[in-house]
Amino acid sequence: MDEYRETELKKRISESTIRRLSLYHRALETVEENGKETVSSKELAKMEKLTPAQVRKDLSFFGSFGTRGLGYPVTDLKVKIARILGIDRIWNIALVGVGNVGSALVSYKEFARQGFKIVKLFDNDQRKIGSNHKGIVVSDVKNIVSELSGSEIEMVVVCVPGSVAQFVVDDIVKAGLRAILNFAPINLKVPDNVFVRNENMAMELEYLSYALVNNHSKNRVK
Amino acid sequence: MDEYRETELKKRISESTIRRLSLYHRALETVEENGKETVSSKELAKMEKLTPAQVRKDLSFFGSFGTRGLGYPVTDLKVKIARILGIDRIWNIALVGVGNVGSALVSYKEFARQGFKIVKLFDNDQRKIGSNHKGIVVSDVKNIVSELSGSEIEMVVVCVPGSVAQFVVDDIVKAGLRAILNFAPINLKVPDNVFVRNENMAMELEYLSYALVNNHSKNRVK
DNA sequence: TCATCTATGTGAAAGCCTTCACAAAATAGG
DNA sequence: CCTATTTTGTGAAGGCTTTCACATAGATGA
Ligand SMILES: NC(=O)c1ccc[n+]([C@@H]2O[C@H](COP(=O)([O-])OP(=O)(O)OC[C@H]3O[C@@H](n4cnc5c(N)ncnc54)[C@H](O)[C@@H]3O)[C@@H](O)[C@H]2O)c1
Ligand SMILES: NC(=O)c1ccc[n+]([C@@H]2O[C@H](COP(=O)([O-])OP(=O)(O)OC[C@H]3O[C@@H](n4cnc5c(N)ncnc54)[C@H](O)[C@@H]3O)[C@@H](O)[C@H]2O)c1
Repeated sequence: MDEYRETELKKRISESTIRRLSLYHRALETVEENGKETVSSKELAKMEKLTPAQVRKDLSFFGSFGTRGLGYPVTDLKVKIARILGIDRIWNIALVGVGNVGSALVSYKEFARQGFKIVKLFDNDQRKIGSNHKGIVVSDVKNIVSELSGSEIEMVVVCVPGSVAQFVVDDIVKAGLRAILNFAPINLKVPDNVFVRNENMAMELEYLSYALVNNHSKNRVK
Repeated sequence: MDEYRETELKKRISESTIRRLSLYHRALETVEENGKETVSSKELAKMEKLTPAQVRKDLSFFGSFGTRGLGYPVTDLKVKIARILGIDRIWNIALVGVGNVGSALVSYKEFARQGFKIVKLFDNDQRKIGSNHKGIVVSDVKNIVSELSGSEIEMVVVCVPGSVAQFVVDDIVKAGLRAILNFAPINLKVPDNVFVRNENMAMELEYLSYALVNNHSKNRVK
């Protein structure tokens, strides 16, 4: 196998491997900025606090991208990982709940540079509906199903209070969307074919609390 | 073994188990609000999309908290998990970088309710230093080492740009602190006895991208 | 051209985590 | 008190992930 193709019969790739691909991609951007043309699994591993074997194994699921004795071609590998992750394109995103968190995300230019473009905002607060955030006019959430259905938008970021997040998500699912990034601290119920990722800061703080209290001595940044 | 004690000789508990304890704690708060006095592993599992066996196994690492034929006493179990996680107390927290993300976190009252109190803010922007955010005056980051050393603060949230995050973290480590929640998209280098947790929203969006492009059909909310 | 060196790609082993399956404990109802 | 029922707690099995270790391929330099 020389390169990864979606059409190939392939075994399921683990979540951890995919998450590490993101890390490799980020590391490769840094290496590229530094003007290096090749990079070894050892160097990549060091940058993201992993093992060289792990790097090689992860990449090997998708093809063989390196040259023995030399390493991996930086730009080439970056492009190939981008293709695997599906980030060699622009994703149009809607954001619901233009509050503290929502506003911070809308202002964040780096997402757009990475191909994640927030193109639509929704809220239910009359004072916010119609107002302009970074060039986007906030829409009324009551029209969310019709405005998302059949649109160019394929992902939604949910930044509403936990008490209403499930209702908002039900509408998103109704509109036929299948990818949700959720900031509300609840477990969303969605059909099996819909993907939800949760940002749960409280959980991370609680993990730190546990680590301090139990005086561990290895921190493994995932 | 009847109850978990820190002093006991115990085998290392996996990161996944600890993260799920946070989920159980959250679920128990909901169950408690609904006035139920006992809850089964089956019910807890359903609430957080896990299996009953997983719930029981996780809890069994710390003791036996349930009653056969009946389930777990809600309030009691909640309190015990809180003790295990070390969230049966107040943690004083400093936040560095009062920008978009930093401001959103400072305004978030829920953290304080959970015992995570942001009590100090740092920035390097002269226009922000001295200004007041939710009753906290922003300090100059150049004094961060002395202000954190020996203080009541034990955790730091880092919300500065990636280009300076490592410098800020070096100072935090110099001040003797050992727990960092990092929002900058870089891999922080810290000594082995310092705990870092990363919030990496780009990584979550990239995972959604991969999932959509590869048309998976199981989403497993961790 | 040849010898040496470096670093990949990958089966196999080891390690870790989850699920299974059931004995045991407790309830509930007569 | 006894039986049927429920649900825990947990060894063992199974499955998944990481690490090991080395044959292999290519680079490099003389
Ligand atoms: N702010 C933080 O630091 C933080 C941290 C962790 C988690 N969270 C979670 O993120 C979410 C947002 O937090 P926040 O601090 O930005 O809250 P916020 O109150 O500032 O913003 C919520 C926004 O959602 C809007 N909204 C409410 N109901 C809605 C509905 N039905 N449809 C559409 N919009 C609706 C509100 O008008 C508001 O603009 C919450 O679930 C919160 O628990 C926030
Ligand atoms: N805004 C988002 O939605 C978002 C999303 C993902 C990740 N992030 C990351 O979170 C971090 C903060 O993002 P943001 O959007 O809030 O940026 P921001 O520019 O709004 O805020 C950064 C703050 O840090 C301060 N700062 C800069 N250098 C400093 C230093 N040396 N010491 C102390 N303070 C310093 C700045 O004055 C500013 O107040 C960045 O690393 C960013 O990549 C942000």
